[in-house]
Amino acid sequence: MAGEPRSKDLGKSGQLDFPRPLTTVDVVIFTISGDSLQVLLVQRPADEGEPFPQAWALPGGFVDVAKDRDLAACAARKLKDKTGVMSPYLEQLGSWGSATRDPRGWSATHAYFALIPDDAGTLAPDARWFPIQGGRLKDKLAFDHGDILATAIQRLRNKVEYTSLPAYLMPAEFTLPDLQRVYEIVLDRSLEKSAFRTRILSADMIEPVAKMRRGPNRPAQLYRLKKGREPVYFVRTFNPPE
Amino acid sequence: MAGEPRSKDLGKSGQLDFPRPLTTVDVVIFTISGDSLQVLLVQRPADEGEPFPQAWALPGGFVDVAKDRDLAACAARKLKDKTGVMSPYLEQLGSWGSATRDPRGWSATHAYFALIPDDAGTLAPDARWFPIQGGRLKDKLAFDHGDILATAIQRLRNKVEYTSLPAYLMPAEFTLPDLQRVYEIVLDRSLEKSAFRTRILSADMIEPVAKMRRGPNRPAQLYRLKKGREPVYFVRTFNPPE
DNA sequence: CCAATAGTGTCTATTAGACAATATAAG
DNA sequence: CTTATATTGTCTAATAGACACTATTGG
Repeated sequence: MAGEPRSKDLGKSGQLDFPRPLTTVDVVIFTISGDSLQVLLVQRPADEGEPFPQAWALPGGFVDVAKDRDLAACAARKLKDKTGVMSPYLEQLGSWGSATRDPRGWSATHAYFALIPDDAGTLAPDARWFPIQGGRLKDKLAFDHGDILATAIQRLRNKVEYTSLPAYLMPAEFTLPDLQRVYEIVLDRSLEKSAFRTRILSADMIEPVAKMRRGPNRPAQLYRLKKGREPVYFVRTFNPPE
Repeated sequence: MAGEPRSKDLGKSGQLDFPRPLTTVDVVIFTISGDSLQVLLVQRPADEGEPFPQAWALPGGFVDVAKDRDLAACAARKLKDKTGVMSPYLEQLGSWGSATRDPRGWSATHAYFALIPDDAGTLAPDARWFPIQGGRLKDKLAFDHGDILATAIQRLRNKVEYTSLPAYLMPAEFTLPDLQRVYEIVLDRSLEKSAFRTRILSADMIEPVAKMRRGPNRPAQLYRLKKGREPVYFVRTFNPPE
């Protein structure tokens, strides 16, 4: 904030006449669908003059100083545009800025990551879900979005070891075995049933609803997220596979 | 990255003629001195037209698109300018951007946090160490730097519960009781000696040097950080005080 | 009754925490 | 020997993991 390019003549207006980097926001949007973690991507326009034409990229774009109150609002707007989802779990992931990441000039992006349930919202026509397989995406992405996505996957996996984040990937009502399956998909390894149940139930993050999920076997208790619950941090990780 | 303000006429040069936010980098620099955690602050200039004249602020400033290859390099440069330290522990903290945080216009800052040993480097003349007392700074800071600092303190404390981060606050050689004192200063509570030693020694992050620290009592083994060691993540937190 | 999945209980191994015991220096 | 701090050991409590057992549905 100091103002390096400070010249001798400071008008009332300050000394702000130096080149500014481009400022963008990108959002890594995850959901669980089928048996895998999925990320939402959009296709870059084919127009001449556009960088990475027709490549797939994270949803995002320039900060609009007229429309966006702040960075989080900008991210929420972009998420709503692409998915229709209003209030997802949305967390800042980090920022990436350099002279070379965008051919149009020095640019910095503020990356967010969001978790939404499978069925939530309605997808924009230019957006598509891509499965994360073996902890990575097969396809190459525009800009440095591959790096950003890799960081997001790592952050998600990391946090899933010791937080209740996967709860935000669940539909409104779900069973404990459902939740365990989501943990297992994200971590890509199986967890022990009784330890899992003990941990989740003692975390005071979910509450039973007066319904059961019925099937061709013993019915399972349905739960929902407790309202206004921040993510819970466990004091231990799930024991990593050495 | 999509490019919302996309107009109909795309020249070869693209369509980049819309207002850009200001882009800055700020660095929260911590050290341990005496018996407390300290943060480095600089005083804002008194010149007319400058926001928050003479207020204390985090070291930082505008990204210089000619000088700075990327954000981390920019942060490292600012850190070196103020402290002389070349290769500290430097981690991205997050970004803060809004229409109102800087009176000069829409601005976004990329915040980093750095840990340096007490004696390292030489302070710039306009910089001063301020103690963190009771987990907070007494003084008000310029811009939203109070918020940024609070976030940095929280992140540091959080990570100290389950990582080896405090090792980066230590001088080249230190004893286990020294290291424990630093953990205790940051966490602001005492830790149990033998559990602490067991955890640190089994983390394989430090190695003994062939020297002892002598005093009016039993000498203590001196250790140093293992070279090129990433921070270590423990699988449990130190047991929080219930 | 059988198949299938939900949910509980029992045992063991690990480890943090409490705290006592021992070690090694200076004076 | 005394004081002070470093370092180690012993015991206990908590809990994750392994795994077996019981419960409850549909067919």
